Amino acid sequence: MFHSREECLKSKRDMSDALHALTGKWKIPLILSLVQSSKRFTELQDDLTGISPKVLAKELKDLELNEFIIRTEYPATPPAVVYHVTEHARSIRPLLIELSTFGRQHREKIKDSMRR
Amino acid sequence: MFHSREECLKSKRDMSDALHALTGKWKIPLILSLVQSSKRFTELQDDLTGISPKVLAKELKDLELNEFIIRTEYPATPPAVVYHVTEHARSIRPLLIELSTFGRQHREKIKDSMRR
DNA sequence: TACGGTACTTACCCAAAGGAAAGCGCTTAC
DNA sequence: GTAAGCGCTTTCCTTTGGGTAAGTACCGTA
Repeated sequence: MFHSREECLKSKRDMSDALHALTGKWKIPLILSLVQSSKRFTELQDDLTGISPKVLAKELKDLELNEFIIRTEYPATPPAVVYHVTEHARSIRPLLIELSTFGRQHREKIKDSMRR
Repeated sequence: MFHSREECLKSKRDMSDALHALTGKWKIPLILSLVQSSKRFTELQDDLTGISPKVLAKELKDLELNEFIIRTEYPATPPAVVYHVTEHARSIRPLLIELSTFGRQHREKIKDSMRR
């Protein structure tokens, strides 16, 4: 991987697509929260401390478009809307593991060289 | 991983650190270009078509701070400055592979559901 | 003395991301 | 009939990322 010129170009596109779907302040926290348990709008607002309803609504729409989550409405009063993750979202696990492994290594590295 | 509450919180921090170091339009393309061969400022400008000198200078400083690259000045006329990647930058490879694997899968998934 | 190359910096601009605060349509509870 | 809960939307604002164009300091060459 990343050897031939065209292969590298394709990979760049793949990588930027992946990053595009995952970057932003709330995407990964949202996925992780919904992996642990499906939740309603207000439960997510409580779980992700600091998110505004506007941003939450936008992020949820975005994650739904990217098929990471599914929005289900239950006809009840007061209206009940539950969000839960898809299998596609669960398939992100190995990537998240690499991401956090590297992030940890990276922070250690930077902390180390700060000390000197 | 991602099971207990605190473990999940730590991982979130790790992941956001990793993303922070990698997001942006030019970071990964720059690293990939310098993995293939060390280059000078103008060579990078030519390789990454479309990048402006201002943004290139900023990204290079950023990558240097994050210890992904090293800037070496050779006393010559005209001045010669060469950038090359560190071992730390090379250690990012498994992450990039996961990133492009997921990106490819994701694009297929979305294309698929567009067709219907 | 003017010109060109290298490695940038400076000043200005634009668009997208995200935050704060308020409101809205619906319904049940008091 | 008024308040409160739910799932949002709307408006306004600031911050950040990135683009364009021009300029600068330092030489060496013609």
